[in-house]
Amino acid sequence: MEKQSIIDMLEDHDIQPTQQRIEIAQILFAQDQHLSAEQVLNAVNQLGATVSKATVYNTLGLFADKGLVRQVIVDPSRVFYDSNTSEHHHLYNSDTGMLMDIDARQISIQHLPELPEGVVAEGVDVIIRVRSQASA
Amino acid sequence: MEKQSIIDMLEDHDIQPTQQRIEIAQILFAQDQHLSAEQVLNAVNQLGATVSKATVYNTLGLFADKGLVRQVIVDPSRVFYDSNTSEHHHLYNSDTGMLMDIDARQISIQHLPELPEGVVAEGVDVIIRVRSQASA
DNA sequence: TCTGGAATTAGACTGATTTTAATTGTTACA
DNA sequence: TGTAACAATTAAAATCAGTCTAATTCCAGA
Repeated sequence: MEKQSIIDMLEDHDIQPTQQRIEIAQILFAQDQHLSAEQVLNAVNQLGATVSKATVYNTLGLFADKGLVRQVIVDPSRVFYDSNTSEHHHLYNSDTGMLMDIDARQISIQHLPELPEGVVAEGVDVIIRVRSQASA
Repeated sequence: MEKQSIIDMLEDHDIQPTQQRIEIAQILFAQDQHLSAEQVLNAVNQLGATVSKATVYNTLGLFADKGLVRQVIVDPSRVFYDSNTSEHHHLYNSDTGMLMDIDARQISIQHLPELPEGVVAEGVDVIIRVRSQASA
């Protein structure tokens, strides 16, 4: 992805395009993928660049707040950040850790219940949990 | 719940009914609820009983493996154990931490996609994420 | 050029969960 | 019934993702 379009994307989302944020965005948006904070940290620092752990966490949190990425909570041990923000759901293999997108059109949810008072919907996550055949 | 029926329930699920497991089960199955490991630890030790932290974690893991409780992964910071094993989904308020059951009949999922090769379905989780109105 | 706020940083810290290594129960069979 | 073998429990240490702190660096705008 072009550096300039990354900068535009950040600005469009009210995010100051700093050096570190640009580098992190370049990793994330190279393709649709699911990365943990640690994976982003490693990937960023692979290229000689140096971005601190704190900044990676801050940035991923900021990107999530601003709607650039989506947190995926499927594994108790770490959060994934999903650079595909189109509507979709997930399939998660807890044996291998493999996380796959499922197009939203493949699953239709018929009727959602009424929400409790004083509460606003944020979104609906659907997670199909699978295991590798061999395992218990 | 009767102590004897707890023991029966454990044995039905191939779990040796030890003193500690019985106490933990009595807490969990007093009602349909969502408890974190720490909440179980506190509740168990409230009654003068003493069950170690390691045993609480071991036991909750074992109960989950054997299908007595269900892990609910909605919050990156801790796992909840759900003593309601009937088919249902969840509504989670990330501001308050409140977790509510939603009867499975209230949500209908039309067609699930085909699974990848060599993989077995474990279940489908639907999580409706909400926030308290005031908050961002 | 100067200044205040925003961003970044290293490193300490937290808190949930896991591991370790030792002890205590339990079971089954001689 | 005694006891060997194994399962369960334990306290304490270790781990590890994520957060916080306090200091430094970076800018944007005047």
